Amino acid sequence: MGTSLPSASIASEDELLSRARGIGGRTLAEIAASLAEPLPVDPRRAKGFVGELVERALGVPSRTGVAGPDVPSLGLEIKTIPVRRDGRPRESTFVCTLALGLLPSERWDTSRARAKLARVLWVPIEHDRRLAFGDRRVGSAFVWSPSPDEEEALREDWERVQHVVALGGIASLDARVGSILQVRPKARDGVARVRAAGDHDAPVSVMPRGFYLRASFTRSLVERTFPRLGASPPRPPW
DNA sequence: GATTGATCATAC
DNA sequence: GTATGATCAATC
Repeated sequence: MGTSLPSASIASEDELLSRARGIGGRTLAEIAASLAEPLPVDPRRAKGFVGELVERALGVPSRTGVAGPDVPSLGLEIKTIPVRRDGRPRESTFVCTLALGLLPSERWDTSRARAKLARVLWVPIEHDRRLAFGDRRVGSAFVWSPSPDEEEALREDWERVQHVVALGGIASLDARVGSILQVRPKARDGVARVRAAGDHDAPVSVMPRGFYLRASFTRSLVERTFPRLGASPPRPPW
């Protein structure tokens, strides 16, 4: 009770969803102010700010440097998703990095990707280029788990990619690969490199890659959750 | 506008 | 270097 939020564990998924719904309609500036946190001077240089702000607002402890879902006890991952006024996602969603080792190190069933995507609390964030950063509003949060078909599609994409990597074909993988889970660079800058299996017997040095959910896929999740978004004129709340 | 490739910040 | 959190920016 009181003003403190649970820190050791989250009571339940319902409570977390309720908290997320509780900040629906609020602007980033309002939420930041309530947490006594300043807004970034240059949002372009604070790409992770929104996600971290929302996690703090929900009372989810930060787990810096630790892999896995945000709330391990619930197997729940929290993702903010930038959407236009009509609800369409403006960006893809980062999932996790690729395992680029010389030998296969993961199976889909126990992969980091599957663990994170097993259950996700999506928190839509209004993202209109005409809107000041602090004026962006939080949308209506919702929880998602992959349907059997979605799970199968994710598995197929993931296994195809990891198979290519294991065969030393990382160089042939780009963002066009994968129906809903794609591969894109994920690095500090353009000079970042990591050792990966090569196409013959020699390791190669390549840019680190990550798995991302295509925006076309997350769009389908939003549209399923908010069917009326298809109507015109589109307008919040989502 | 959608997609792909590149990049920014922070903790460890 | 790895992990977390993503969005920017060039190109199609």
